[in-house]
Order: sequence, then structure tokens, then C-alpha cells
Amino acid sequence: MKNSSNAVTIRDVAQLAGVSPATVSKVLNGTSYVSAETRDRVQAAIDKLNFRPNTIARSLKKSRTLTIGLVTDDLEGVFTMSMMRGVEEVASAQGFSVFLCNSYGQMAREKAHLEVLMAKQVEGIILLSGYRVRERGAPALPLGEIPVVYLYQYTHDIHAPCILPDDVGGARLAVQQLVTAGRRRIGFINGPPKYEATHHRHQGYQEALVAAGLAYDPALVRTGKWHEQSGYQLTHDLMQLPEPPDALFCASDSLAVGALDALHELGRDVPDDVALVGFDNRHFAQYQRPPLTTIKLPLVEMGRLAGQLLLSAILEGKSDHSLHRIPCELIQRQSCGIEHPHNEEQARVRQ
Amino acid sequence: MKNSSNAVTIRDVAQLAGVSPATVSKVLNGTSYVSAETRDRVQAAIDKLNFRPNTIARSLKKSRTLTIGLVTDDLEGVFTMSMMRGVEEVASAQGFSVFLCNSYGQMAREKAHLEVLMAKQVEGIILLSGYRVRERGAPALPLGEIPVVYLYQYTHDIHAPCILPDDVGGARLAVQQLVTAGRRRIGFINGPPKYEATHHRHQGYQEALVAAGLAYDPALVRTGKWHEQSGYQLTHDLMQLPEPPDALFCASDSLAVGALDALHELGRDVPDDVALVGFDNRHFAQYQRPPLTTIKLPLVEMGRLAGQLLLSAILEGKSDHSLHRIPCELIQRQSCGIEHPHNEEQARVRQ
DNA sequence: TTGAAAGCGATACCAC
DNA sequence: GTGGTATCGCTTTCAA
Repeated sequence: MKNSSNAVTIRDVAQLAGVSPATVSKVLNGTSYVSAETRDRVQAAIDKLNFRPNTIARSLKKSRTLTIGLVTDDLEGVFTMSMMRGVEEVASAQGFSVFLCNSYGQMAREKAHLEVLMAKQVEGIILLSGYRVRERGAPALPLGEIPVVYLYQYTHDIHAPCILPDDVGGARLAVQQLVTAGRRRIGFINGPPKYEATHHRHQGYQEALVAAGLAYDPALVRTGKWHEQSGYQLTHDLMQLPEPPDALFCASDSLAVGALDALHELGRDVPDDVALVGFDNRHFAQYQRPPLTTIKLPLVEMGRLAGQLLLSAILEGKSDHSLHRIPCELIQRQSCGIEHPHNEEQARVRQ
Repeated sequence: MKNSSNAVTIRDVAQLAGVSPATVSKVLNGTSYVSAETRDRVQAAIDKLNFRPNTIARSLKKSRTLTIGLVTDDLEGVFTMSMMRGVEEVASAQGFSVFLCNSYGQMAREKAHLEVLMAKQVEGIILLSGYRVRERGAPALPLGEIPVVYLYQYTHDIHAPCILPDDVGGARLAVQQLVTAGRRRIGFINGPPKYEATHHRHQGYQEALVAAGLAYDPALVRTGKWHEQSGYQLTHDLMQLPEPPDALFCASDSLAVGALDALHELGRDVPDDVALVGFDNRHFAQYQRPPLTTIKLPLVEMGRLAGQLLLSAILEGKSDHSLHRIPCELIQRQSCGIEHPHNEEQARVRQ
């Protein structure tokens, strides 16, 4: 059975151009001198037949698929797409394309996908988590010699680079901003302890307080889920304190939205009574009332680095198994109580 | 250069098992009788060497890649992932795998991706939009004979099946629910007119009113963007009417969240003063105060149908270029003012 | 400067 | 039942 979508092969081109397949291959790959004249004749034949070289055959011969696999566990896909964008950017610049699979968090599916990816001879694999950062085990399938990068998650089980946001620095940025806004009692609404990000953001919170000469008061810290409801409840909780906070740092934008809701209900003005900073820079943050100041996760940058590390492992055999922390960025909006954002030189955390 | 990740070939297996490559191929594909004894010996060799057949070589020989391409334009990825899940479900059941690419809405990227997909000899392509339904033109690249399905968008430019949610029916469901809750002045907050979904949801709104014997009053209808801010403003707008609505149907959950915000601000109880129904069943809907009744987009089902249509085109040559509308589902929560959701038999709209 | 021919790894036809 | 062998489409020495 002929390939229906593109039956024209290098032989057809060769025949039409009156040369051998070898010559056609040479003009295709620029791999050997071909006289300008024959080159033109071949090119004309290629154009006329609308010939597209069969990647499958080429891959088989060259043992190069120019393909990398991306396995995510992200049900919603919110974070995945941004990171994939970064990966694709550097991959396509090198002629590689990216194969995305979703394990939906199930190891069995991850294994099945890795199986397929290996069978399809991808040249490298990025294991990506769309969840908030946490540690994970080895790949569901032994990957042999093939380069692997962990993106938005980390592992101690295998030697592979891990790429993470600098959550500590991000949290520090957030709290610094609230300090700059003149706040002194800064509450912290955090996510579930089982996420690494939770601990790092807590650490950044503490560090920034200390750096500002403020006392760390555990009474101002609450832990819950990541979602709106949790933010709502914990804010009510904090605001009932004898000395309620004059600012709130929320470890996710969803939490911050819940907090906003509670503060509105309590009749507290944001940012005048209580300033607010979120985390993640989700799409909806800009549409809150007031628009939410938040910490942007460097998702695209993380994806880029993942792509770079993977490609340099594939192309140059460079191995790396260090932990990379990418700086977060403050997105200045109105909820934090600072009037004139110095957009030109937006604060950034370094390493 | 040998393939580093999996240097073991069918010949190695054959040698170890003391048979010919042809025999190994037969046990691999179950394509001819092989005695139980040799079959076991071969299997043992396969296991021992951890042999995985090279898909590339197989594809070349069989002109079958068992791969389909999915090209989305969805920046956020929220809807894409759910639809892809449905596609993958039916694809993997038939041994196919799915290659996801993102054009980020740029035709140039779409073209580049289609180019790669064609070169990789995918057997079919799904053009998916993560945006809300609207018409689109032909693929950025002529796809020749290869089967195509439009998912969550439609086209009149080429002969291909289109799969869409039944927005009219979904809207009808929403309004019916509000009618059932005893509401008589039902406002409608809609999205931008450039989306097809906007018109269909408007139509469903009207139909349900008429069916309930209620007058359609254009004064109760507002059009804006899809986001929270728009919902907030338009709700304020509607509530200033001399006779404000006692219920609001919002064409997206984001709009509904903005509406909720405005209603809280106005001191109107939801659902007692104003009942509320959203659309999309976004993740955050369940965490609103009160939890948001909404219309679930049948994303996974849409993906499944897309997969089925594509596979039957690939496998059985069945061609189809009809428009498929998949029923939406009412997700009963507290914002609509009906106390005891009859979960057992949740309302569904048909065709 | 061009071409003949071997081979990438697997499949499948046709003998035995 | 099992095995030799041509072949899928392309690349790549090596000779001419």
C-alpha cells in the first residue's frame, strides 16, 4: 500500500530531474557539492512534484528523530501550556519538535506514554508537572541512556536536571512589596504542606520579614488548600485576630481571590485597610477588584531552560543534574497599595 | 551511529532465541502460527534483552504511524486538555497515539506544525480551538487526502466534520433551571458577539423564556467580554434597572464570578435575592460563595467523538462532514436557588 | 560532480 | 511452522 498522503518519493524527483536519488538527497541536505545547474533542475522537480521527504525513512537511516517528548500530569493544563511554549521555542529553533502527552497524574498512563515515546525514538524527555512543585520518584519506565529533564518538579531518584521557580525569592518579593507599602502586620495564607512550594514560600515570607526588621509571628500564618474557599475562610480567621493584619500575602492567586471576597464582606478596603499580594499571575488576577498584585511564575523561561538543557544533552552530550531556580517577577497592580508602579524597572529576584 | 537508547534489534532477539528475524516478527505481531515452544523462547529473549520494536522502522514498512496530530490554538490550555483527554481515550484504545502542538493562535505556527505533522506522516489531524467556538478558515496548509476533524470550532471552507457543544441547549437548561427556581425576571450577561457561542447561548436563553411563557425583554440582556470584570460591571448595570432581575444567567463562569462580586457588594443575597447560573463548569465554580450552578461543557465527550470520527475515517475510510452538537449538562450547586438537587437524574439537554 | 549500492530495523511474501 | 529475502524511502560511503 502506497502512502496516500504523499506518494511522491525521492526516486520520483530523481527521475523527473534526470539524476540519481543520491544526487537529490545531496541537494536536499546540502551534504556534497552539486553543480548549480543540476541543483536547479532538482529543485524544480521538487517544487513541481511538491515533494516532501519522508521523515520516517530519514529517521530510520540517520537514527535521528529530531523529536523530544514532554510528559505532563496537568489535568487543567494551565501551567503546562506556558512551559511547553518555552520548550517549543528553543526546540524549534534547532529543528526539533515536541510531542506532548498527558498522564493525568496516573503512573500507569505515564508508563504507557513513555513506552510510546521510547518506541518512537524520541531523543530526550521532559517530565513536567502542572501541579505546584513537589518531589517525585523516578520515571515510570527506566529510560536508559536517553536524556531527561525534570520541569516544575524535582527528584532525587535519578541524575537529571530539575528546573523550578525560585519560590523563596518570589515570596520575598511579595512581602518586600507589602513592606514598601508601609505594612507592618503582614499575614500569610499558604497552601498544603505536601507541596515543596508551600515551604519555600513560607521561608521567603520569613526572610523578607526579618530583612525588614519585622518580627515573624506564627499567629499570622495559616495553611489550607490552594483554592478560593480556603482563602476566604482563612482570611476571616486572620481578620478575627485581636490585632488583625494590615496586609495579606497569599501563596496562590486563587487564595487571594478568596481573601478579596472575605475582605469585601468584612467591609475592609483593599488596599487601604488590607493590602494584598497573590502568587502565580493567573489570567484572572488582572480582572479582580482591585486588580491583583501578584508574583509571576517564570513558566516560559523555565520551559526554555528545560529545552536548552535537554538539547545540549542530546546534541553535545552535556550532562547536568543540578537544580535550577528561575527568578519570579513581581506584577504590580493595585491590590498592594503602591500607587505608581515603577514599571520600567520592575523588581526581579535574582538566584 | 547506533541508536543509543535501544540498540537491541529484532536480529539480536532472533539470534538469542535461535530463530530467524521473521519468526520473531511473527510472535511480535501474532501474524502467523508459531509453535508454543518457539514463541516462549522468543518471548524470553525479548524480555531478557528488554527489546522494544523500533516504531520508525515498522512505520516505514507498513506506512502506518498509528499517530494523529492535534493542533490547538489555546494559550491557556484549560479546555484543550479536557478535549485531548477524550481524544486520547479512544485513540489509545485503537493503538494510536496523539501528538499535540500549539499554534498559539498564529497561522504561521499552525502551518509550521502541520508541515511537521505531515512530514511525520500522521494519519489524521484534529484542529482544535481552545477559545470559545467560532468559525475559522481552512487549515494553514493544504492537507491533501489526510482526514481532518474540527473540534470546538467550525468551518465552511473544507469538507470535514465539526464538533461543537450544544450551546443553545445548554443555555436552555440554565434558564429552565432558573424558571424552576421560581424566577420570572431573568437577566442575561453574555460574551462578545464575535463568538458563535454568544449567539447560540442567547438563542437558548430566548427559547427557554418563551417555553416558560415569559416575555423576552432586551433590556435584561447585556453583552461584554468573557471575564470577571465584565460580569461585575454588567451586573451593576442590570441591578440599577427600575425593575432589576431576580436571576442572572451568565454565559461564562468568569462572568458569573464577577456577577457574584457585584451582588455581594450590593448586599443582594445569592440565591435568595438573585439566583445565578454560569456556563463552562470551570474548576473554580465549585469554590464560589455560594458554589456556582453552571452548565458543563461536554469537552471530554467532544474529544471522544472527534477521536472516533477521525479513526473511522482513517481505519474505515468513512467520510463525514456534518456538524455535531454535543449536549451540555447542568451542574447543580447552590447559586441557582434550588435546594435539593436531584443528582440521580441530572437534567440533560438532548440534541 | 554524479551514481551504484549497502543498509537503517522491521514486515510479509513465498518457499521449504 | 519456520526462514530467506525483497522492500519501505532515504542517506552515505566509495568508485567512477
